[in-house]
Amino acid sequence: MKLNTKSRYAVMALADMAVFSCDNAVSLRDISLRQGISLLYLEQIFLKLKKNNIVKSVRGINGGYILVKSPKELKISDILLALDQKVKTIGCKKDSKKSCNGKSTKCITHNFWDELDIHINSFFESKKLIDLLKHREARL
Amino acid sequence: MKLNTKSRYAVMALADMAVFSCDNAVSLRDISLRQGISLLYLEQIFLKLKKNNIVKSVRGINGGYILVKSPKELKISDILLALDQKVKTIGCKKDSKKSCNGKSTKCITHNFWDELDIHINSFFESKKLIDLLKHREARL
DNA sequence: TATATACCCGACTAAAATAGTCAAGTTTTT
DNA sequence: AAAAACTTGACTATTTTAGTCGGGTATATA
Ligand code: FES
Ligand code: FES
Repeated sequence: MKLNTKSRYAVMALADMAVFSCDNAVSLRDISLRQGISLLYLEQIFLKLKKNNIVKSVRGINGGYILVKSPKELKISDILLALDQKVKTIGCKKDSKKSCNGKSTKCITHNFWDELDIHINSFFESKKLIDLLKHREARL
Repeated sequence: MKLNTKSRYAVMALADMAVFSCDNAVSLRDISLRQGISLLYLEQIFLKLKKNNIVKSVRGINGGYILVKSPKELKISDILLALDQKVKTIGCKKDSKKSCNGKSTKCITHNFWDELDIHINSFFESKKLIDLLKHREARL
């Protein structure tokens, strides 16, 4: 049960932007250097963030990305959603007719995993980007 | 961010035992049939459960497995632990000197992921096996 | 207007994790 | 003796992950 690096890097990069941007665009190159994330990988990540309206881009020289919402308003759940990182701890789809075991009835544990998903999601919903910056003595 | 099937099946199988055992051993064959889980896979899972003292085995004919603790006392976190399913949402080890990015300082998001882990773990700690059996109308 | 900077985008791939199987046992009850 | 059921390690196909690559396009500035 671990988060993938894409989601992790996305949160990291956006946190970086929140720290360093003074309303002007932050280039991926800078984020890459500061946070030690591959530039090519960041591009892939920001493509999704842009498509999902988490950031907007400024092209050309001195270009980069800008946060659409303020760190105070941007929920972590929004970020994860942008990266298709569904918090679905099991395979069994809520809407699908098929349950996890291929049968038509729900398995004995179904409700429990549902509860778990809700529990985790509510955490991500409750946290905003700005919450990451509270105690940042430990930042590089 | 999903749970692996081993953990899922483990919880499922133990819940099955809690429902069907009347103090006598439950064979993996029966669990396999009732829950639709591969017998061979169950064997692998129960090996770990046994090593971690979640179940004990009774060999020979009419043998099977028995829960060591009562469903009222068996925490879900114990089950997951037995299957090495650490709830460590990121790679960065708490004790290791190395942080997620290979640097010696903790990254900007470190504390947040720690909080997340605690949040999830506390859920698994708070839930007992018996909690899964509450509303089991939906059981097969 | 040349050019460097930086975003854009799809396709590709190596490596790791997962999910599950197989073979060859051992133990115990009937 | 035979059958049921646990024991164990090794093996493998598939999927997912974590990235890379190549070839773009847009724009500020010199
Ligand atoms: S039926 Fe939904 S988790 Fe098994
Ligand atoms: S340093 Fe621990 S998560 Fe990055």
